[in-house]
Amino acid sequence: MQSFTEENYIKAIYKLIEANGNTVSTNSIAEKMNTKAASVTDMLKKLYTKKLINYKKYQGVTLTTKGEKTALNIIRKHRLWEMFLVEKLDFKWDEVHDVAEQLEHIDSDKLIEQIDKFLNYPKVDPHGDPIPDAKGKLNVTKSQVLSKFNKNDVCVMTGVVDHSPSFLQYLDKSGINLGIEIQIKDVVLFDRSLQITINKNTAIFISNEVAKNILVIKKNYKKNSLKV
Amino acid sequence: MQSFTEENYIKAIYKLIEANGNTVSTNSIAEKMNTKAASVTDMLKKLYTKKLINYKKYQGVTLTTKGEKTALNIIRKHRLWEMFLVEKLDFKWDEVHDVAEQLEHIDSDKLIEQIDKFLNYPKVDPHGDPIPDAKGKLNVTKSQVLSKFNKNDVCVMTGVVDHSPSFLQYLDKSGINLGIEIQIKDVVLFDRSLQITINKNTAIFISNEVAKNILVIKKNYKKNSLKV
DNA sequence: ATTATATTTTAGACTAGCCTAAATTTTATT
DNA sequence: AATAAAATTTAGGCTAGTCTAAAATATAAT
Repeated sequence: MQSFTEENYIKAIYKLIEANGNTVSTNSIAEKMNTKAASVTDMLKKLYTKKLINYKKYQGVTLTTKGEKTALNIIRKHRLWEMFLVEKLDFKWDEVHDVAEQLEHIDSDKLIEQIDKFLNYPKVDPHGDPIPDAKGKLNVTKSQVLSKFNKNDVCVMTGVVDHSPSFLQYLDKSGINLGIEIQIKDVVLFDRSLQITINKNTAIFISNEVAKNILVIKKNYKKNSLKV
Repeated sequence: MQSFTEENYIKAIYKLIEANGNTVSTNSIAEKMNTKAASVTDMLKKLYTKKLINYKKYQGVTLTTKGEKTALNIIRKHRLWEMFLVEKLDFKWDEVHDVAEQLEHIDSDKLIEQIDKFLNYPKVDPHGDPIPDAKGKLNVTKSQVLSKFNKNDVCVMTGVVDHSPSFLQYLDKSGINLGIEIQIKDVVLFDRSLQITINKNTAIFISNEVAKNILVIKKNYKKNSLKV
């Protein structure tokens, strides 16, 4: 088994690759881990000897298959715990992250299987992020950011990009939750802010910055639509 | 906050004091922690500077009020997690210890309050051990070991002394669980083994060694009893 | 193509927690 | 009370993970 620290490095590398392409730099890991580049180099050597990463001096890092499996297992645990906290213990979606950061390192296969079962095998966590299965298979989401859509488009909210408590609290206050139907009533050309309705209710305004952090899937076209 | 290691030392010291009187030796801590006396001395110095223990060189150790509060908080978390595992995730009472050893170090007041609520504020854990309240108050148990009782005494099982999986599994196999009524049908003078009935069923034999590890409370005398 | 800048690695040092071996103190025994 | 035995502490060293400062390499700019 890995130490908590090793697990956190692996997870950070996974998330950086997911977000910014295929190889990842020492500095970016240092930033994400709130540590210094020299410390990262030390850890990279260690993770390399454990065959968790591909690493050549000065050349950046990728995860090996083993490393990716490790990362996905940690993410699985993190997201299942978040779901547990929200579904069973009345946590809000902006309160779960720090606790799940701790719980994700608990080492017990039976525990995580039983949590999964207890939650009735959820597919996504409280933020709409997909939960990898026990084998590390992850359902790639087809969601896109709301800011990409146009006037009159109708979407369903499926997730968020920014996971910060302040953003999530803002969404709560605005009635923007997973599963709502969002229709774009107007796009302000000047700043690309949006006027939207939530579940066909009265319209609200959101900034482009907010729209860039809301993930949606465009609703299926109705029978009388022009397109297939 | 304390490190996991510090918390484990504090817990070990608490348990040693609980079991063997008021001050506790370096060697006994080393044994309980599976470590060496020299390592214990290092840690004792550290815990002393943190005002968690009373410590004078060569004179043994006691917990300060702060240290005892710390210990009881860890024990509270451990026992609540054990209860959660058994009640909600279908763990057996012999499977919970190792996982609870990990979970007890999770640092979140809200989490443990919600677990407590979710379990409907249990008073004891799956082994019958009392759960300290949020303020660190512990209900002292009035239980005694079954081996102290005599022929014809009727008791209710309330706990165990030995918590090892093998002992707990033996009890399961024998139908000996918390809450059962045990009547002592006979005491074999030679080895103080017992013939008992469980919930007035057919009698079984248990050794003195087993009886010394079963905690019970003698049943209230009936109206037609001789004593008050 | 050379130089300047940015990135990354190495060197050496620090803390937490652990170890062994040696020294010290306490306790038990005569 | 003196000595033997046991318990405890100190001294010094190890690993994991961190740091700063300096050296090495890669990238960008002329």
